[in-house]
Amino acid sequence: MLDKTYRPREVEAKHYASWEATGAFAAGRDPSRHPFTIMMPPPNVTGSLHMGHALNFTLQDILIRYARMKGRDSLWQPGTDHAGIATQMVVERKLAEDGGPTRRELGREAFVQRVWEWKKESGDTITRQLRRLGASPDWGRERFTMDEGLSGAVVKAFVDLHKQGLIYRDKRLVNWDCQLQTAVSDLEVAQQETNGHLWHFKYPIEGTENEYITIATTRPETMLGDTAVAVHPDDGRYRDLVGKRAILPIVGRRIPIIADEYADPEQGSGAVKITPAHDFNDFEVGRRHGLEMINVLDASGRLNENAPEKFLGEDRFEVRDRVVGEMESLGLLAKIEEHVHVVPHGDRSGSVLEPWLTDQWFVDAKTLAKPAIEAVEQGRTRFIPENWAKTYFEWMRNIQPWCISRQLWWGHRIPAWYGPDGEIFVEMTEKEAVAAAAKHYAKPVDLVRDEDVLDTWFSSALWPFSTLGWPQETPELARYYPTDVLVTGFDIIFFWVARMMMMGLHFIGEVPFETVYIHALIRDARGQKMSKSKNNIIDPLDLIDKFGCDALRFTLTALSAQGRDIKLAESRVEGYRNFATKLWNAARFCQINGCKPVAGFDPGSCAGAVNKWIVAATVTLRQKLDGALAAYRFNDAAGALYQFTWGTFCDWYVEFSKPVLNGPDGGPKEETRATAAWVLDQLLHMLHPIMPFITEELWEEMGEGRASSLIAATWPEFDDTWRDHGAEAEIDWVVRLISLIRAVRAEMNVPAGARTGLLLKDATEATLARVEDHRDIISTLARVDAIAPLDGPVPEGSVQAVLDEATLVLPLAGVIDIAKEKARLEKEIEKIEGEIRKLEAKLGNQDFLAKAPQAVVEENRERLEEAKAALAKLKEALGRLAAG
RNA sequence: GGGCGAUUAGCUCAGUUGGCAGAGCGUCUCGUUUACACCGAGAAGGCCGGCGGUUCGAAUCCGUCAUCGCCCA
Repeated sequence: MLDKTYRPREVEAKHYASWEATGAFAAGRDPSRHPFTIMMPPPNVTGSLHMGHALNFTLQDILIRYARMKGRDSLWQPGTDHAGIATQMVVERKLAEDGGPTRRELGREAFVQRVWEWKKESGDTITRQLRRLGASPDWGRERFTMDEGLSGAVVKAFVDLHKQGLIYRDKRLVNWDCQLQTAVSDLEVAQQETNGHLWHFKYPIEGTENEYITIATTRPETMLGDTAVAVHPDDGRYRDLVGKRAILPIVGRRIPIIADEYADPEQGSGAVKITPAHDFNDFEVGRRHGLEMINVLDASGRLNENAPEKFLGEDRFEVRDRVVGEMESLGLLAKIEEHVHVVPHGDRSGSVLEPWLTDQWFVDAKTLAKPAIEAVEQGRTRFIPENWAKTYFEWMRNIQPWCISRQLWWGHRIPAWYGPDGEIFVEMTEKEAVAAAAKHYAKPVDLVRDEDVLDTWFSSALWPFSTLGWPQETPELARYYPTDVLVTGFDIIFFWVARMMMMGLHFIGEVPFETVYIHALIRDARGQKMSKSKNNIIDPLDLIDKFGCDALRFTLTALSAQGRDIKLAESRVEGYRNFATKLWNAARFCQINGCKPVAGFDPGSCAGAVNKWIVAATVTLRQKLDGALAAYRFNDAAGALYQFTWGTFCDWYVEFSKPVLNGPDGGPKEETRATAAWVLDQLLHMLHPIMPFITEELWEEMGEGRASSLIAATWPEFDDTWRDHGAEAEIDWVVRLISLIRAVRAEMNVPAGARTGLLLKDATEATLARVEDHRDIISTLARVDAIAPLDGPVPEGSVQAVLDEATLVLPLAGVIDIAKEKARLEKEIEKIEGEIRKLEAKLGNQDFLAKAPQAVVEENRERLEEAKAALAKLKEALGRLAAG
């Protein structure tokens, strides 16, 4: 016998272990089945489960469990990502906390060794947590971006792209993180609006006594690297100065005053200092005018030997103050304004980034993007919701060279070697590089390997095929690529989706996935982003502990439609925990009443209208569910299941079945038992992808000695002929009858326990037959007895209500307040008169009759007829009341 | 500045080709009838952000304004 409440804690671990042990998640067991593949977005190997993961993996798990039950050879490819910067930072911080040596003191090899140890120690936290979420990927195929195979793929991809000219080394300005001392890509830059200052400096004009040109800057320290002053060519104020030189204060360098459209006459003084080595715009100006590039900062953001000696080794922000002070004492500080501007910050370190001139490796993203754009334009990959394609296009069409080298130690080391003269040899192995160099120099030489590693996203971009064994031509690659769907959040469309598209098309020649399903991001109940600093993080594991995994999964599924944000309140999870309990108790009811699955039960052969009705509703549910899941409308799927389980099965079918189940043994009782068990069984199948644990447990409990688990069961196949429309209409009418009586009774304050008679006036034979057929359930659920047709006058003090052609009469003399009943009827009449006015206006409109579809016109006519009939009956009822 | 999006019940949000405005939570009333109080029955609550347009008909399509988000410069 089932307990009164479901206890998730005990059930979850048990079933998960059993699924995993029996290989229920494994793909490739039956080659005759059509494959279905999802690539798991690999979580950070040292990370832990957060709400975003919970949503992301729940949706994937629903799809994969559904596909599995539908008979597809389903591969959900799991794995983790080495997350270069993030992981290196974690380990460095840990070393510092433990009072250990710094990364540099430790040296590269020893440090990387430490990272591996840390990965070993904490790397399965996230995968353990995924198991708690009920995720069912093929764990046997788990990969890691730094494992041997995937590292080989990275090297191969790099070497190939380099030989094809799509990866190149270049000296350019890059976003430099002075704290981490590495370059980062454009995407890793967070622009932050900051309250700063605009300093106006006067630069003396060469060869004059008291003439100056005034420039404004937000970064005074960079003036030490100025190599020009620019003004707009059309700016009359400065026309005479163009071609002259200014003397750069403090430094004493003579720098040209140039005309360039980059200078905005509206901004500041209209003249702008040009520092090509420290500003992206100035870099372009510098190129146009052939200006010198003077880099005054070192890798840590301190002033280098290109700056005046007195600043050497000082931090950029200290120098800022000193430069301003010095300008002031020189009398060259014109003014200081408050100024709001955007300052680039590293999204990992949070420190202010410097545009910095270095040699880095770049991917020619523009070339690779072309086929990736076309693939989406042609619909070979589609985004759902499709609007996200616009975001994808927007970025891809304006794509910039992708800086892929990182001055880190944790990651894939770049397979490039340098000869004594700086000649570059990019090869798969050191041996091949040495050979290539020997050939090039016509003698053996010593090579030095590039120190840098690759951007983590470079290896993630290969994930859809590197995990399947590429560059080997494996059977897995042939079978599972292209994958069916990628499920991810919109925040990594650029970082990851776009890059997988580029790499997949380039190396395999086919799109990596046919569909990209983009889900929302989760925020707290007030719409705030969850973050440690705000202390508003909801830990999915806490919710699982509190409400059960299935409740959390159902919540996330039901909320998944919400545009870009999901505001998650704990009360929602609680509500779906209640739903799980409801399902549990419905099963308990079945169990108590001996509803056990009957072998060979034919749902199409039910005799009872109530049973036919619930069978039809079950068939309808499956149709809705299949439609919703095919369209990735997860909320619709959850909504249909919720509505059926609670609103149809529990609220009505279970109640309807009570008189039969409590009645005498015999055919109807057996049929109801078998039907109830069958419906529950189907429901467990259909709920399983969203709520795997409770359904597996109930499946086990309800059918004694079943051979296999629900996870391995087949998705229900129903026959549409099982839907008996007559029975559906009949029971729907009974539902309306009972609801109407209940509403009227409540409104008239009839005591809940009181039983009344029910008389039917003007009822057709069919209606009377229905009432007769369902006398038991009507009597029980509407708390009426002595149901009978009414031929004579309506008894005094009755409550009356209209249902289709019939008037329901509840004789309640003495119990009810006549005046109140009169008011109630008048209100009803008013409501229906309003409706009639609206319908008459519509049907009186010639344009409507002429232009609206015939079906719509007909529908409105019928509605008007019904309303008029109901109005007449209500008026009669009111008349009788007034007369009495 | 460019792009995307939101505005519907007290709150959080659905509403798929334009055709009777919905759900959950909350609120109120009633109720322990042996599946379930993590429950049952019922109710109240909406000029679908404003204005204009298209249309027989607009929450839905178009324009515009307002407010609020997110992304990219």
